[in-house]
Amino acid sequence: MRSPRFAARVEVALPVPVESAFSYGVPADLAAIAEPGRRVVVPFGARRMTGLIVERRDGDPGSSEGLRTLLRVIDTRSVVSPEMIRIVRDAADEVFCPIGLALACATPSGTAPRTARGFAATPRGREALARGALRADAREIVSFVADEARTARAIERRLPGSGPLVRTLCRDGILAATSVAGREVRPPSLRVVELAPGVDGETAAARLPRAPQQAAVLRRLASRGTLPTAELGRAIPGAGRALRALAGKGLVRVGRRATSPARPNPALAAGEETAPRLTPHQETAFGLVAAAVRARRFERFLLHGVTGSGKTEVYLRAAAETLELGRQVLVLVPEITLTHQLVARLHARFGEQVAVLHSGLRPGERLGEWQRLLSGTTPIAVGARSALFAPLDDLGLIVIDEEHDGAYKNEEGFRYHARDLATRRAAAAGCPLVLGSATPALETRHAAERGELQRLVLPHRIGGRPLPAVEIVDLGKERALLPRGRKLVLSRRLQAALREVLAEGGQAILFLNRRGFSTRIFCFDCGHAERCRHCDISLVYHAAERCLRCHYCDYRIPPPEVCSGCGAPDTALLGLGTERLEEEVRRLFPEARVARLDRDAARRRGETERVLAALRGERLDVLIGTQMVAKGHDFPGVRLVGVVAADLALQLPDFRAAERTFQLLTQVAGRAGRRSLPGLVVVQTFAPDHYAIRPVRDHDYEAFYREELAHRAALGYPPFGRLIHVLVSSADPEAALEAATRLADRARRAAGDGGGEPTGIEVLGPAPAPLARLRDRYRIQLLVKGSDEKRVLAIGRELTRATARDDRSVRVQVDPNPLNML
DNA sequence: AGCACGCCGACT
DNA sequence: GTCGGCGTGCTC
Repeated sequence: MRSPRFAARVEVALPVPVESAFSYGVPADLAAIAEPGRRVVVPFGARRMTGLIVERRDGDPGSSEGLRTLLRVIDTRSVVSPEMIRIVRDAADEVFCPIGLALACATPSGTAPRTARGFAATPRGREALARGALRADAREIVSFVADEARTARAIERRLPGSGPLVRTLCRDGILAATSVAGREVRPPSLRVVELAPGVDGETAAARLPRAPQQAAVLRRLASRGTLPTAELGRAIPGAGRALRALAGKGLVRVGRRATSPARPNPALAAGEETAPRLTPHQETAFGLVAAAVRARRFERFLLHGVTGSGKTEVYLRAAAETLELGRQVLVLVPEITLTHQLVARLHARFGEQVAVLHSGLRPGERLGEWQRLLSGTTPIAVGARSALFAPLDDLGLIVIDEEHDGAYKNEEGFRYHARDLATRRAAAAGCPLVLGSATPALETRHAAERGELQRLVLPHRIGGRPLPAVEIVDLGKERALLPRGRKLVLSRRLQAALREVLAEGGQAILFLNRRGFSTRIFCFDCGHAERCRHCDISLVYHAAERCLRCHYCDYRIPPPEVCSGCGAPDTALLGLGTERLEEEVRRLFPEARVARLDRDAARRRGETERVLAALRGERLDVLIGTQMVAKGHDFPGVRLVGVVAADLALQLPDFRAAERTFQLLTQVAGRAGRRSLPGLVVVQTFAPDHYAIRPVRDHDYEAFYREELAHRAALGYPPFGRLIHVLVSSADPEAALEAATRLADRARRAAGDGGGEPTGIEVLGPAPAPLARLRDRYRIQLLVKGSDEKRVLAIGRELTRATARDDRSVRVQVDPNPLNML
């Protein structure tokens, strides 16, 4: 056999859990296009895979022996820049993630080639072909699909009438049904809509009083002319349905045009929203950020502003400044559906210059947004953490809003933190990074103290509005006053406050971080609580569905008639969830318009938007909700916020529990009193003097920060050292324990434990994880902790390596930056 | 991760 | 006799 002569060789990162990239030979016909940053199809073992070229080497003779051949280059241009490849490679290395898996995150699935069903030659088929063991007609087919799978249609086109033979060859194991890497997906053309000729939008809208959405669409078209349907959809919920109706009536025309909005045009840069005046504090903050923008200087800022202090306006001004330089802006938000207010303001200010990237997009839509950015026509990208990989080649500003939010950490596969990756991108691009929050992550605040980033403070709400008054109610005392057996849901203080606000026509939010009706089905006879069959957790009773549910694996059973432990009929529903809270509020305030927003309610399409719009439009008196209501929405009519059980998050076995509690309470309290009327927050808690709860009363972030910092220092937790979390899981409890014990021994040996001088590195565990069984897998955890960051990380790396070739039934996750240890 | 190879039990 | 279970080893 002749060894093939290759024009070059390329290193290809493939989405497999193998540390390195793989080398392939580039045949002459692909030599001109096989460039780094493009996706390629390569043979990999018995299959074909799509990967990304990360490196190319020309003129490397001799070593091409044994290389396999690059089959196809998908992209006609680089979709991941060399700079991004470098950043991802460095970041992946630091979190012990194989490069291919990490880069797979950087190329969103929407850009993956479309796959179709087709046929390829099996190894046996290729061998038969080489031996010449096939009939002429079979030979033609097999050689056609020998090194690239083809769709049935493609085979039929090339060799008419071959269908039956293809099926026979499949049965004989010569061919196999497989997926075919498709052509590059083209960006969808933009659907645009305009008023039909001769239609006057205003007049037509006035004739449709019963169809407010249709009327809204008509008015918008009347004022703005031709619009992309996507933009209409963002501005008017339910625009799609309205459009179809209007098209049916012949009032509007829907057409297509290619996606190529013009280069950023300064005249267009001002959208329909005009910029408000800045407060002096905003002015100072903006001035410092703008100076860094103009100087094209990498610098990190912590924009530390209380709720309602106008952080967004600072972002928008800085973004406008960046566009003026001709550079691009990246804005990250924790979760697009919950923070769509910031997105809406970006749209209002910058119009079509904004691309939105998030996981809710369909592949075609996502690709469309991606291509708009790649082509350089759209200078602003906004999205959730994966938007970090947005293809912007001349980044002039990065903003991370609500930077303390846990959603910025990817918790599987490539376990990156958006803050870290954003820092790398900003450093590489030479641009400022602005981290905004009312409750900065402890690490961020501490980094500011050390001078690693500049802290810009917005201490007051805009418009001279006061922060809400916060009252803390001690539930222990309150319960003592209650007759025995009576359930305590709303304290007298919270009830009175609710009554008063409702009487005055104000709105209230009740926050409870736990969905369902009741969280434990408890037997008074034997003390047994109904538990999940697959997880080590109590089942939650959901009244709406009349079933018990596991919140981790979604196991469901009907409510038992009698205790499943002892058969006694006397079971009680303990623990309060949002469903029961809703019931209680409706009972106490029968005239109030009440709605509930949690993950269960939000399952209904559009429900979240509907409820939030109702609250904003003051068509709702009381909103009951979980985390979902805590995030940065503005509800001008909300005067009262009630926190029903403030210490729920405090009880979690996690060193960040206090931090998360303080952040959550401060954020939710910030929903109160956005208008000129003062707001009130009532916090119900069994731990009124806890340092995560007490300072909420005085909006005293610094007091919380100092105390928490002291705790962290005393215990050697971040930011005073590095912590590595190792989670070992297996369906077999003994296998999990055994593997964890082996890893712990290894870690201890590496830490130099048990003899010699103390190293300051602690290995804790193996111990059952806080959730000791999840989806039928037993979980054992290990913590490595120490102030010598390098040495701790070296141990983490060693454990990752030791893990790679372990027992298959055992899964090991090593996280060198654990945020959430449940 | 996926896929082949390989070595042991219940069926045409 | 083979179909198929999943243990383990490798993929440029």
